[in-house]
Amino acid sequence: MSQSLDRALTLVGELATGPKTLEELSGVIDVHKSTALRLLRTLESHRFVQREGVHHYRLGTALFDLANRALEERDVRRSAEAALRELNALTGYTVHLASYEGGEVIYIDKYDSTHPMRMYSRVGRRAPLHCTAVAKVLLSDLPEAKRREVAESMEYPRLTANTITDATAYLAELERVRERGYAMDNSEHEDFIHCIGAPIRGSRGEVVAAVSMSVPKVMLDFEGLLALVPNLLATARAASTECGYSPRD
Amino acid sequence: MSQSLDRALTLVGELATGPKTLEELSGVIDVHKSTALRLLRTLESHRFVQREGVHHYRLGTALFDLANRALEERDVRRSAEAALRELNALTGYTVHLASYEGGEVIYIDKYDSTHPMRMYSRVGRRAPLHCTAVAKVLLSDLPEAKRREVAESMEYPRLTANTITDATAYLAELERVRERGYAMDNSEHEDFIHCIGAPIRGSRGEVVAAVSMSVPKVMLDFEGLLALVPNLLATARAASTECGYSPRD
DNA sequence: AATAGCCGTTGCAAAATATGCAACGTGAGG
DNA sequence: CCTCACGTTGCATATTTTGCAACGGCTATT
Repeated sequence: MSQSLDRALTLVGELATGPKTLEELSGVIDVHKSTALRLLRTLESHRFVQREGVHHYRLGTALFDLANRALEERDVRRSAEAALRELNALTGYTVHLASYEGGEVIYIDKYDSTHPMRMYSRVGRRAPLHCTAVAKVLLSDLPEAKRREVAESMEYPRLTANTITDATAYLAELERVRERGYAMDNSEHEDFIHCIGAPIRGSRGEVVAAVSMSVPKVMLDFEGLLALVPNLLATARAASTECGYSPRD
Repeated sequence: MSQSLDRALTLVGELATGPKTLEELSGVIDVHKSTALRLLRTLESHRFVQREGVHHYRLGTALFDLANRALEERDVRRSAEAALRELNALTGYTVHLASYEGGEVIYIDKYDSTHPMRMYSRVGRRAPLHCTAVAKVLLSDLPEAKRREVAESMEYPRLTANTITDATAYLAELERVRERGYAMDNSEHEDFIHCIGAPIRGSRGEVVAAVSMSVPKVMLDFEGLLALVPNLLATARAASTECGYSPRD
């Protein structure tokens, strides 16, 4: 491990909580302010941070470039785009693409609904593990021991009356996802929205991403949503094919 | 300047061009692979990079978090949101918010058109300086010496038949922007789209951001677009007020 | 199935950088 | 105009970073 680098990246993380002065930042990593200044100067030269006025530092514009590049490098985005765009055009509902990376589920693409509606999700953001359809799809494909380990280390904050709130119930739900081949978010994440999700597989059959479709309950009841499962599965199959998956049966 | 940190950030920048092996990365910064490995291990622990299989590194998910936080820290986004959303709802056209940071113009917010249309712009991306309405608004407010310096150091790639392609013409255009109080992109950036932009001012009258509205030529001709200037200026005024600007007259 | 090659990984002595310090400069507020 | 707070600088010292040689693992070829 590199101590200087560790300190500098800690500074960047600290600036994620808002602009800070040199003094504050040197306190965070417990070094002399002249040391902190040198680190900030180097971060600034790479545009990871920038000066805001005379006294404050804040996050810099390189982060936008890098985040965009990080998204574009997720090949499954490109492979899945046509299929997801078509599902969005066909149904008019919000379609998400998410992947499981470093123990988190990240939205890596999103096609907005043509109906006016506000949703929490945003590309680059994490999806809660315990209550979203994409997370259930992704976690259900983990090897059983790993799945159990992850389920037991997760937190289960109740977000709606339907939220799953313990590991045992969650693991049972993941088992149902495995059996059915798709997942449901029965207003577990947001009260007024329900959602279905399905796996996108790679060349060796492994789940490389999840696609989901989210619908406001006022626009479609649960039965109506389930009627769209075949469309979702067809989309997931099409995207899987683009990712090199060929099913054996 | 911190050499280790500089090397590590160079690695991150290199990974913006695609996944790389340890060997490739150590070559980029001209150090022994054990040194590169140590830097990558530290970057990985902060989730700036992640391992992809056994042999490749790629950009990590911390970049999504940081980019999102970097956006949220731009206060003008929040201050301007209501006004920009209203303009978008009223007209149905794409509305952008951009700021001038570190010598670049960055889109920091965007409200998509309700009509189906594809645009280059994306939040977090840079806007070309020579041919977009937001860039003209932002650069026109620079002190004259600085404006001239920037105009003379810029490049002017021709993107359409209408693109401005030299500094002299560009400075004249910025002068017109200053006089009129708003900017126009007369299909200089994209052939089928034209665009108007206006300044959002801060408490001391300085331009802190630019708002723009982009319209396909097939939907509205140039005269029709100019007829929307009063709406745009009203939006810019409302947003400026939220940013602490009070005009003296 | 075994071997070779390639690439990632490790521990440690030597090389090199990072660090803290004291003093200075600047800007803002009283 | 003075004082205080915070950013900035140059340099000797302290500490980390570095490269090296050897090892381990994985994949491909024989």
